[in-house]
Amino acid sequence: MTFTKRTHNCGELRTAQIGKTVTLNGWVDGRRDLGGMIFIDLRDRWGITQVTFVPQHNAEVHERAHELRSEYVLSITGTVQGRPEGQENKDMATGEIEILVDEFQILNRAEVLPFEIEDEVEAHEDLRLKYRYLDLRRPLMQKYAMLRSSVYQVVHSYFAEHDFVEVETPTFIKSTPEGARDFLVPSRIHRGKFYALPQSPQMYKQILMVAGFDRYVQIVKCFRDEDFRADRQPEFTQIDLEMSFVTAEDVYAITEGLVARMLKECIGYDVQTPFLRMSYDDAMEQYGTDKPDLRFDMKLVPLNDLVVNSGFKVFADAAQKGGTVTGFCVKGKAEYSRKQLDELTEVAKKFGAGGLVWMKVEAAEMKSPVAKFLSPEILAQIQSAMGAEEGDLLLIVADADKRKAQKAAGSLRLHLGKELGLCDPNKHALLWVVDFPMFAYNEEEGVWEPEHHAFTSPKAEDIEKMDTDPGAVRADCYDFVWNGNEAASGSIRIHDSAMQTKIFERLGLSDEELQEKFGFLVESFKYGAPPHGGIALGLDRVVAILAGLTSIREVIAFPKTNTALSLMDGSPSMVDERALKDLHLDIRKEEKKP
RNA sequence: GGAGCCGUAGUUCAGUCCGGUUAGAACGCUGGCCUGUCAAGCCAGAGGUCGCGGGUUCAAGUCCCGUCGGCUCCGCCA
Repeated sequence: MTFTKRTHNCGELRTAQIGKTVTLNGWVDGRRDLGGMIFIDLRDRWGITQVTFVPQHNAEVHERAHELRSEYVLSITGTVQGRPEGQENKDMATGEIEILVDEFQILNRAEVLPFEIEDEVEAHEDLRLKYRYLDLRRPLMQKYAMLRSSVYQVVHSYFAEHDFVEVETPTFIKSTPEGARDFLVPSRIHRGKFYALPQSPQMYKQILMVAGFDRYVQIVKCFRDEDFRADRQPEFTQIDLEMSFVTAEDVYAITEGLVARMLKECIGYDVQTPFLRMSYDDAMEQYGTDKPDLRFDMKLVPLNDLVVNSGFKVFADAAQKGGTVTGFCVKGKAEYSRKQLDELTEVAKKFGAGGLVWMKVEAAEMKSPVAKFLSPEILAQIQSAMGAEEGDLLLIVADADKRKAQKAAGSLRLHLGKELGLCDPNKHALLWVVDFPMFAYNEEEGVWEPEHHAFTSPKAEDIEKMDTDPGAVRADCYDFVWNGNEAASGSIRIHDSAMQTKIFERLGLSDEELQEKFGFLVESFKYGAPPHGGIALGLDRVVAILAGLTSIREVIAFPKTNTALSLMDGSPSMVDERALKDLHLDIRKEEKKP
């Protein structure tokens, strides 16, 4: 097809170009056909320009323009002219000019669309996913894509400046037993064997450190076959990095520099470094989560000391049995109705609480279903400890399992924070959560197992407690938390083959399994592995946060649904019997439900 | 694996609790009028497998059972 190529894009013409003959290519964003006069908004990636058809200028062209419809693809040629006095559109970047059309060509026609191309989209997400090419025509979606692209640019330039090497690691790798479920790829050449898609390039980047690359970075696709959420997709992108001869401090510094730069260059936000640091224990105690959202306060206040001897069994038992009684103060919400409080109780139960105790701070007294079980002195102490004033609502959870109570209270805090709109949407709260426990006790197996991936080093000063007091050993790992999202996670790695073997043994791996699964890594450590550590940022989450979104699907061009379907192309799909045969696979008949 | 919400015109929804005339609205679409619109306006019109399957009933968008799909959450995600 021959057509007249554009001389300008649809977002750049201003009064300076008045009088020039120009050609624009683009889509019909809308039309206003006044009969004697036709206005078309022509759209491309850069903006919208109004083009005008009038019969006295060119009667034949004006007549043909009646046919134009939404999303037709056009090439139009005409003269830039200033709009008449009072007809300027201040809401448009190009609103002071318009194109008086001399000639136009329809490059393609469009059927009526399933939904309109506009930022305030009304269509349900499944429809948007099926017609993703239309969804992505929306300027807002293109803005998100461009934001993402600007993040790539920052990553590449920042790490180049800091002397990192970009290396691509394989997509078909060995399946390993622990961690998330792997996506598997059957081998045609090796009957009955499978590759796995990487959950992260963890072992490869460590091998690159052994190889002496010193500083590695990669923007890389990772795959995890677990259940999906607004912030979790089967395939997602990491900014993966690793450095040699470093401590956690060096990883913090390089990450903080990157994040500050992304905030500055991508959305013009200034942030102070270094970021706040908080221990895992403090995060759990004050926020009931290992990824606290610090955009609003409403901290949890442990009440154990106040209630341990209170005589109120629910509180006293929890405190005495090593659990906790904890809660927070909701400012000005003593007005909540019984119905609202019942609903909050249901929410708390969903988050694992056995129940929810509420107290309303009223002028004369504390009003609560449990007030009669607690002395006025203790009630006053609770009010004081929680910083409550008249008109406030206190919400309290108790459980003999400390973490369970904290998590329930923390989840409820977050739920209310969102519901009450306590987050300042223009604020970014960034922090490191550190000092995670190295091991967690597995009640069923009766053993201490690593909490983090098997390559995480214990903190040097805690190594001596490995055998005597595993519960007290802290891991040399760190999470970077951004507005309540786990935006990055990393650690200083084990670089000693004996220590690595010891940790694998903790996982219950036999020597044979160890050799089979991780032998190459352990072996590499025998040939001069430098101390090293790194981190991986979830790029999709980072872009979503920068865009002020909660769903990463909005910043992924072609995302999958919660059930891992691609509604546009219909994957996954059945394959030919022939293809299965090549892969030595049979599909088992569905097992009958009992 | 579990819980909640949702599925009705091209789209977003109302109607479902309490079964009953021809299933409505807005936007979009089609046609007409219209020379300064920019959410154009005015007039007229077309448009429905009520997600799918089964059941109850004289009668089902509405009640029951099953199933498919979407979203949110719990579990899961080293």
